[in-house]
Amino acid sequence: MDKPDSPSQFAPLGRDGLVDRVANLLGEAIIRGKLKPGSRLSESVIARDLGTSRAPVREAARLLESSGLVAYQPNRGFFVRKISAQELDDLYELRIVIETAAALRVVREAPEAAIDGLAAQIETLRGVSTPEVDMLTQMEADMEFHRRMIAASGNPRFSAIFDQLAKETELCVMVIGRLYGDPRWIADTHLPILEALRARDETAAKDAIEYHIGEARRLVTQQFRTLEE
Amino acid sequence: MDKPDSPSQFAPLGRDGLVDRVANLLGEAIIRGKLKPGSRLSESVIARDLGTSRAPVREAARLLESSGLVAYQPNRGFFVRKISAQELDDLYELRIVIETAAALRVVREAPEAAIDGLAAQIETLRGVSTPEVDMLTQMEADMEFHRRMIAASGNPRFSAIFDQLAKETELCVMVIGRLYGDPRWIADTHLPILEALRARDETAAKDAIEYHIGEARRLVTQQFRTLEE
DNA sequence: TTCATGTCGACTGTCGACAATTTCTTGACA
DNA sequence: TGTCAAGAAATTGTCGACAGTCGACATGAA
Repeated sequence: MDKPDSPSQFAPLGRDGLVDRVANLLGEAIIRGKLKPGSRLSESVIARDLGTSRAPVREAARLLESSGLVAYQPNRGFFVRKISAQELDDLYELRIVIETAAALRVVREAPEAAIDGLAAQIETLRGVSTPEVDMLTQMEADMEFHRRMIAASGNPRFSAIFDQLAKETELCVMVIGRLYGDPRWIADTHLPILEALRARDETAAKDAIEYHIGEARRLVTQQFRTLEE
Repeated sequence: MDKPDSPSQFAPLGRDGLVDRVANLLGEAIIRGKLKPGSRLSESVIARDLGTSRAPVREAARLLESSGLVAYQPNRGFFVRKISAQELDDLYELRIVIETAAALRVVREAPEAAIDGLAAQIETLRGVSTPEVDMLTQMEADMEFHRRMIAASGNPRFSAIFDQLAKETELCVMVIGRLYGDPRWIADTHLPILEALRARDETAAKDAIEYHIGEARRLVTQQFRTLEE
């Protein structure tokens, strides 16, 4: 697909800014549960730990804020976002809306090749869907399927929203500490979605999405509510 | 600490941080067309003009970036976002998705009082829907109806997305320089939505939303494409 | 001319310091 | 013992300065 005549033997040299590196570090730490929801993100200590000044840390925190992982309180600083069961429920409702809309577009106009990519991702997902594999790995394989499906819809707006929702979802599941159901079962409920997309069946796609995400919504929010006391 | 009788309507600026004030100023300037899409937002000159340092300006710009009004290029700075016709089309597609979903929830569970508020807003909209009134005022009255309807859905996520889309929509319409149709007609196409919500008719609500926003989408993107050459 | 290279100016990226605000501590007092 | 206020400590908000990077223009060779 690339390098027709330009033998650019050098990779574009990752010149991520300092801000992006800090943001990735913090984001990872949050999603992996190293930083618990509600805990303070002190600019000073992070800056000292990373050997930078506070300015990049601050910008990174603002970035994470717009990603929904961090909450900002004026004159008080940044905190790892604490998501309520209600917010989680709203989040899943939005996911259903977005993914249903994306699936309809996929049914209508996505090329067959894109759907093949989804099938491959389900295989990947099934491959990691065993109790031995790290939970985060499983969840990310799951999310990757949804990400690809939404990308196949062709509307980058859908993808942008999903990326944010996915991060917050991961955060919540990490808080719960385990997946919301049997890994194998979770992987298999993706199959009806794929079949509906293949068959170009709008109604079936809508139903499959609503069932798949709806079940996750039900199970996750339920477990989440028990944690809230 | 605080004044018990402080007239909060006179001191909204003093309480907001400097960053928010700068962000509002810049956002207004962009939406009002004082800053044309593609033009550079130089941190230095803005800071000098406002009598602050660059730090608050930078943070404000990042805020506007997550609002979609400003684009950021590493090592080059901030620019007023230049929206393509394709992006505008995607934006409207998302608006249809979100507002349809919100309308369904309103039909299902919104209290009657909320719908009354929508009716009142349509009256306000009709009041300003004359050629003499400022275009931005008309558009904001229009957007306010949608904002209230989505707020009535009870899912703050829908509102958050809409607020961003609304700003970008305003930006695009300002670029076009005039409304996309007869003001009176625009105001009146809100009525079927209201009636469907009142009647608690899901299908009618969906159709009314799709027609209303779909027409705007068609007209706006069409006019926008002619500007792109 | 046309392309590559060198130089310059303007801007952003990062920094350390100080001011403003919040939070914690402490001790007086009922 | 509990409450509250004043001060201390810690943290955020803002600032001015300097270094790093990018784009534009000039210079020179093919």
